[in-house]
Amino acid sequence: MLTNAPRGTKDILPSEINAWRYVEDVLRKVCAEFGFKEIRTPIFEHTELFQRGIGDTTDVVEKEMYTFLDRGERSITLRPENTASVVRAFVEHKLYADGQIAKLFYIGSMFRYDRPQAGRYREFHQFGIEALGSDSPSVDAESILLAITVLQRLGLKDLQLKINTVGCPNCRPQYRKLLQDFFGTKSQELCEDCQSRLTRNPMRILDCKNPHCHEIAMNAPFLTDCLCDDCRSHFEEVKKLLDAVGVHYEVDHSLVRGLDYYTKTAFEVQYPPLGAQSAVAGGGRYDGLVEEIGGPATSGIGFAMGLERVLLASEKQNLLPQNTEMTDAFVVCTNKEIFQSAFNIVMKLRDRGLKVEFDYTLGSMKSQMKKANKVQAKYVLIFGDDEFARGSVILKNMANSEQKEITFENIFSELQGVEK
RNA sequence: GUGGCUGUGGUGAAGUGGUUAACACGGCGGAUUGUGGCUCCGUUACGCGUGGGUUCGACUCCCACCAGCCACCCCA
Repeated sequence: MLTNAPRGTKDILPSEINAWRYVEDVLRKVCAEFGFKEIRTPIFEHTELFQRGIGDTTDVVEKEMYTFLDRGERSITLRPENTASVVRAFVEHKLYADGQIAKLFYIGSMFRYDRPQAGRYREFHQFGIEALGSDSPSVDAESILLAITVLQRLGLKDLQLKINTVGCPNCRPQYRKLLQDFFGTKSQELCEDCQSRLTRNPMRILDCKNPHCHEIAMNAPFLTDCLCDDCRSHFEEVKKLLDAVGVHYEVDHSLVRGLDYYTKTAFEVQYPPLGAQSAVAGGGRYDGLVEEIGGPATSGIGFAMGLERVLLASEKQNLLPQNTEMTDAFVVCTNKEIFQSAFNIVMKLRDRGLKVEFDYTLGSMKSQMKKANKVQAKYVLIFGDDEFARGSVILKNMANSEQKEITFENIFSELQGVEK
């Protein structure tokens, strides 16, 4: 118990950290290119923020949140996603005040009480963006392309981009009604979940995985047939822009996002080899959310990307960098007295930016050399009795085994530039 | 939350109801004098996820729990 991380959590070990940093670097680079700025919001928020923001009939809010009372009797929830928080911060700090669109991105831990599986954790990491303050379809296209660019930049292949529109408060109610009428006549054929969805959220029936429900849903009316002019032209414009840059996508009418705040554009990027956890990124427009949370009516769009899944996919495709950290110099000493002088030189070399290590146990020279080899030292500085007496050390190049005796003063000039 | 599979040292793993739990990698030590990478030798699990139970005796059988994985579900 004490020696096990809680279920669904995971340590990221030094041997894995390079992969994470590599991915994060790509994200930050692409965000900079697209003009998105980083924002960091609290790990926990008032529970109500998520209930209002995400929707309290959603699965996430109903059964997946880490909610608890703090010592001041406030109901607190570990963020299950970051959009609500970013919107909250946007409103709280009046980031709309400059009249410009706010383009924000985040990277961080999210928490959902799910049953763990590969690619699905209770604490997981998301990268995401939110663009607040514009209802232009070009922002939709840009957001989608940002996700695609990141994944392409990582070198991922075989990704599928699916897009859809889920309507807006003007047209969705009619569609909802239409769906309820359609499924209502066949309600006893639907699975249990869908029967309850019928009244609560009939659009979710469209992406039910139950084969029979799926079959029935095939003949359901399309939202695209009920869209208001605004939603229709918006969607057309988004598609045109994606076409303009030659991105492949598939319009998937069954693509319905699981969070209530979505309007108009919805999209998802999948990497099928990940199995049940193939959704690598997903998002959409949420034009009503800012107002819902108490801010001025403001359009918004964003997406989130699951970093564990991106890492998993990258690993499958062998795209992750190897750990190639080398030690610039390893200091070997023949005895404790000499080590005191050597230690001083170790510190001076480090001050000059070199990666320097030595053997804490001061074992035999052979074992010290082995350690030097293990940390992939480029050079070894051997402080031997005889040389030390002469005020010099041996500098050995580990790559070609060449070695020479140099004076203490020359150590710094000899090792100049090896860290590069 | 539901169903299924799995759980042996740092790692990958073999193993049988009954003396000292293979093997490989890794680690540590060594192979004449102060020097690594190759080779060779030695050494390295008081314990077989945890806790109970069955048994003369269990790592091997049973139960519970915990954890991982797969599917469902959900979503990133």
